[in-house]
Order: sequence, then structure tokens, then C-alpha cells
Amino acid sequence: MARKSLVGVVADELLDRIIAGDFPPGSSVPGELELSARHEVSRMTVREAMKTLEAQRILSVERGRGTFVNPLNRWASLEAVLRAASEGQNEAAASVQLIELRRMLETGACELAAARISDADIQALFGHVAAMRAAHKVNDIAAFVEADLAFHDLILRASENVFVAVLFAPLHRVLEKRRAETSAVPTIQEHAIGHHQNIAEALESRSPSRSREAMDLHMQQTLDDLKNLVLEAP
Amino acid sequence: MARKSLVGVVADELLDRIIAGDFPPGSSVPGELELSARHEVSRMTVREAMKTLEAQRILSVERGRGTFVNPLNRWASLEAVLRAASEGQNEAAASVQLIELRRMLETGACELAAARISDADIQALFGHVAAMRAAHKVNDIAAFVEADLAFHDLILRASENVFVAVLFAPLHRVLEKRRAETSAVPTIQEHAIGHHQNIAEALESRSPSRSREAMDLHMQQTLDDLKNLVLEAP
DNA sequence: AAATGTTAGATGTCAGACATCTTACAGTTA
DNA sequence: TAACTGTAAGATGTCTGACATCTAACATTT
Repeated sequence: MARKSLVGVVADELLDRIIAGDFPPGSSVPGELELSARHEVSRMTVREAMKTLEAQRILSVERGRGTFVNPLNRWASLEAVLRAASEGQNEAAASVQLIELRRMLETGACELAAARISDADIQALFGHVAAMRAAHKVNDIAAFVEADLAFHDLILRASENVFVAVLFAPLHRVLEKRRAETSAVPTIQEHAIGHHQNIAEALESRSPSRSREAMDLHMQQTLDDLKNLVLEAP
Repeated sequence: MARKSLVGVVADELLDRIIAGDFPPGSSVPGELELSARHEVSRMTVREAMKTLEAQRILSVERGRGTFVNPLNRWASLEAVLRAASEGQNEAAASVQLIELRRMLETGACELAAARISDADIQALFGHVAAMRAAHKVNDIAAFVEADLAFHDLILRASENVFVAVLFAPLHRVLEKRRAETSAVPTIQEHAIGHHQNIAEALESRSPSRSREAMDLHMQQTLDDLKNLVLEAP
């Protein structure tokens, strides 16, 4: 476990207070001196924490006036927005919205990939599906998830769109944990194998619309799985 | 013009050197002391600059070892990735990829909005289209662009997906300038008016698939317009 | 009433010091 | 020889105190 530096702790605590509503958007946060006293750190440490929040467009620093909280829709950090959006009973809603976002990016990337993917990569896709089948047979969840992720990563890369990958990375981090949970259910594994097979075949046909449709069905099923798992939480 | 602080300047210069290839991904960046000497600023200033790059996942700082450049696909800043991807003769390719990304998000948001948009918002959409028509008649480009942007922003908000808006904000900043250029061509204005009318009508019918399709056609046209303008640059 | 000067409070930058972590290397020991 | 240990160099982490500069509000002067 990576021990967090003081700067990280201060930034986290400050973000927590912002999300809790202590400093609503448009208002100013306490001055650097006041914060350094409250968190019992030096002013430089507070400044570095502020810099990290400023780089994520959560705060706007105005020299001579103070430091202000930006409205949520200007925040550039998916993780921070997720934390804010998951407050209260909104966690389920936030999860659904994340999947919706993933659906947009993955179906779009799949459509692009259909016209650009190489023969070698298509063979690799079928290889990953085979790996998923094998893992399913021996009930090796870790191997199953690994092949699953590799499958999707390959399509992302095959889309040859750098920006899609950039936007997808934070999503990947956020959804990683839940993916392992859903993949633990054998029935869901079977569904996923079928969908992946269809996607690979669609890409092999080089049809953008068919590829997009195949990925869309897969995403739709993922969303249903999530809803079922979230709603029947023990 | 906002004067940049020294921290911003150092961060920019360092990012420039990274993009130029002075410090390839995986390699380490010079130590804080060396950088403070090179840029003729104090070590604290260098540290704050590094913190901003670290918050964007461009750098990884490891205590006792050094500071390292992350691979491009881990960068969390669309702007930074755009700068890196536009190096050399890649600017046109980067522009196309940005539109592809915008297409994914806007068509997805439009599809979601169809099931969630209010009657009042639909009326507002038709109002924006009317404003575009009026601006087109008197050749008021600024007013045209403003109504255009308001139209798309409204759909984004109507999708009720916070994360889409978050990812779209940086895209918006990047594409804003080019939008003004394309909107200056009368023929393109006429096309856009027709597409916006179709989108509003599709949303009014509350059909997700039809709404998505209407927005997709609009995005396709935008992409074509961009290609024509980029390729025939004077 | 308008222009000007003053001042308090905020962020920006600097200098120097010490703490702590990582790594490499030399030396010690079994 | 091989494994352990101590030491030192170099990196980042943090602290203290100081001064600079910008902003906004208030007081003063014209």
C-alpha cells in the first residue's frame, strides 16, 4: 500500500470538504495560512495540494483575491466528479451513468476499429475469446477477467484514436473492481463469451455498423447485469 | 491576457521538452535542483510545476528515485495529449480524431436525451434553431455560433449524464475556434440549420434511435466540412 | 463627487535547512 | 563464495521565515 504524502492527504481532505458542501461552487476556500493551521502543515504543503486541485480544474486560484471552487461541470477529473456524484443515495445512479459513458466510447471505438483493424489483431481477438472459454471451464476468474480486459483494450487500440484511449483510462480504473465482481457469476461469463465471439466475428467482416451493433448489445447486457447486481445487493 | 505565473511557464516548458522527445516515456526527468538552475527559478517553483504535471498523470514522482514520464495513453489531460499528437504533420489527423470523439459523445448523449428531455427543453431547442435561421439571414456569425453552441449544450445537459459533460468540456475548448471558422461559410450554415431542425424533431418524437441517427448525420457532415476546409487551406 | 493614497489580506516566489527514502557499494560475517 | 550489513550519495518531502506583488476596501484629498 502506497503511503500517501502529506500533500496528497491535504488535497484529499480539502476535496472531501468541497464535496461535502463546505465550500460550494463559486465560493472561496480558506486562505493558505488558515488551511496550513487547520491541517497542521506548512503553507508550502497546502500550496502544493492546491496546485494538484487546480490542475484538475477543481479550484481556480486568483492572485490577490483568493482561491475559488469551480462548478462541477468544469472539473477535469473523472474520479473527483465520481466522488462528488456518488454522495448520498446517488451511487447507483452514478454507476449507471458510468456504464452509459463506457457504452458510448466502446461502441464508437468498435465502429472505427472495423475499418482499421489488422488481420493479426482479429486473430488475437479470437485468441482472447478462446482464453475466456478456457478460463470459464476451470473457473479461473482472474484469467477470465484478464482476457476480457485484453479483448477490449485491443479494440480500443485498433480504433487508432488516441483520445478515446485517454478518456477511457480513468473509466477503466473506476470500473475495474466491479468488473471482477460481475465476472464471478458463471451465467454472466457465458453471456460475455457469446457477446465477445459476436464482436470478433463482426469485426472480421469489417462492417462498421455490424461491429457497433455487436458491441452495443454487449454493453446493454453489461448494464443489465450491473443493475441486477446493484439492486439486489445483500 | 492572463499573465502566466512562473510555475505555469516552467510547467509549459517542461511539457514542451517532454513532447519534443527530450525525455521519452519511462525515462526520468532532470532532478528538481537541475531544473531550478536551468529555468532560473527556485526549487519550490519547480516542485509546484511538477505537481501540476503529476496531477495530469503526465509525470510520476517516486520519492528517493526521481520523476518519470508516463506513457502517452496514461495522460489525463486532453489538451496535453492534443499538443503531443499534433506534433509534426499530425495536426490534421489529430483534428479528425477529435471530431470522431465528439461524434461518439454527442450521438450517445442525444440518444440518452431522447428519453429524458423535457417539453420545455424541446421548445428551447426549436428556439435555438430559429435563432440560427435569423442569424443566417442577417449574416451574424457570432449570433449563429452562439445559438449553435447553446443547442448542443442543451442536449448534453438533457442527457442527464454528468460524466459526458465532464469529458466534453475540454473538447469544447479545443474545438471552439474551428467551429467559428466553419460556421463562417454560408452553405455550411444552411446545412447545419437543416440538421439541427431534424435533430430537434427527432428528440420531439422521443425516439432514441432516430435521435441518435439525426445527430450522427450532423456529425458526419461536420467531419466532411472539416476535411474540406483543412485540405483546401489557402 | 471624483480622483488619489493607504492599508490589509491574499497569492507568488525565494532561500536555506533538515528529514526520509532508494540505491549502490564497500565491508563484514558465516 | 554468498549473504548480510553499514555507509554514503542523490533524490524527493517538508518546514520556516521572509519579501514581492496583486486586489479590494477604506480613507484622504482635491
